Amino acid sequence: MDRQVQQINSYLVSIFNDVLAIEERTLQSSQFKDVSIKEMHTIDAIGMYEPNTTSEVAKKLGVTVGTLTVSVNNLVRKGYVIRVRSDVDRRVVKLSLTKKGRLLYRLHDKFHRDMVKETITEMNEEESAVLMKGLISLHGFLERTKERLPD
Amino acid sequence: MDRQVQQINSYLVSIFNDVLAIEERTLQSSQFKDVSIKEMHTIDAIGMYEPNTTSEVAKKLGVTVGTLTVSVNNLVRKGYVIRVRSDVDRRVVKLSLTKKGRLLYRLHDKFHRDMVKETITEMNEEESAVLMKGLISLHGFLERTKERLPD
DNA sequence: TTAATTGCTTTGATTATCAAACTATTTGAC
DNA sequence: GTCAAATAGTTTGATAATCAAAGCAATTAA
Repeated sequence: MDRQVQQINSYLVSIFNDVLAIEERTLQSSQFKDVSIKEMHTIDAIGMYEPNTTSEVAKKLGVTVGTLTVSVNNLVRKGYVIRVRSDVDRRVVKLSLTKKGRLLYRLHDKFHRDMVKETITEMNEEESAVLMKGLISLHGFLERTKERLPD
Repeated sequence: MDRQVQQINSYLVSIFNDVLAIEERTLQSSQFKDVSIKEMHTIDAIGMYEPNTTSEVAKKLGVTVGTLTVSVNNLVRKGYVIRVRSDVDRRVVKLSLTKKGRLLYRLHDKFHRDMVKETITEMNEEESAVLMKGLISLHGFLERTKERLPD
């Protein structure tokens, strides 16, 4: 079992690193060279659909609102994001994507979908269900672990 | 299928974020508060066993040698890493861990092993084999994708 | 023996990050 | 209704992470 644990672990680490490296290089060789991988994830967290507030996006990304404000300043300057003050509560800022931002969002989303698709097309129904089960189990463990930790 | 792709994808993203967040918080509430998560991964890449050169570790981490030099400067100052010039080729620097560095390495390694162990103990032999197969497949796709990309 | 190459370090610039101080707005207590 | 407290976001100052490019020292090749 220890051998298997070791092996699963190193696959996970390697997958993790590969995904980041590929995302980074894909961006750098696209028309969106001015976007870093962190900025890409910020764009992803802002999302295409209902506008999110600064606080909501910061929480989703696990950074402080100050950090997000700085990052959004850059993304606004580069033309990917727009800020709109809420009319209901003038303290609140709603973030959403520009046309260019939405284009990049879809590009990134497609990479993720292709990645998973290519993986599960090599599997039958039953196997992909087991993969899902494994991921759910891993996810459950991590959520429980997070609970137990101090903030 | 698209529903499933979406779901697997969001589990993967969530797992990645959780692992990072947990590693970060575990470090901050341990005796190793002066080590960031990036530094932790550098320590992990240097490893416990044969000493690695600066170039080798930089490649493993996917950063430039310049970046690694800076990071190693800090880790040496904090007492986790030692630099030894090779006697065979005086240009080469071998990196290895101090006693404190090895202690931290083992702590981090244990977190990773526990994470995987807890996941696969909920599965039978066959299921964990399928999980492994899924990971191998995903890994294969990523390696092929990396090949196709420009550097 | 010099020129080119290699391995690493340093430097300057940019981004990412946090905590803390700050501003503007809303809510709550009276 | 007014003022204090709370809330949402921004700014600032400090530090880490990162790269590309320039620089240095050692090795290899011509």
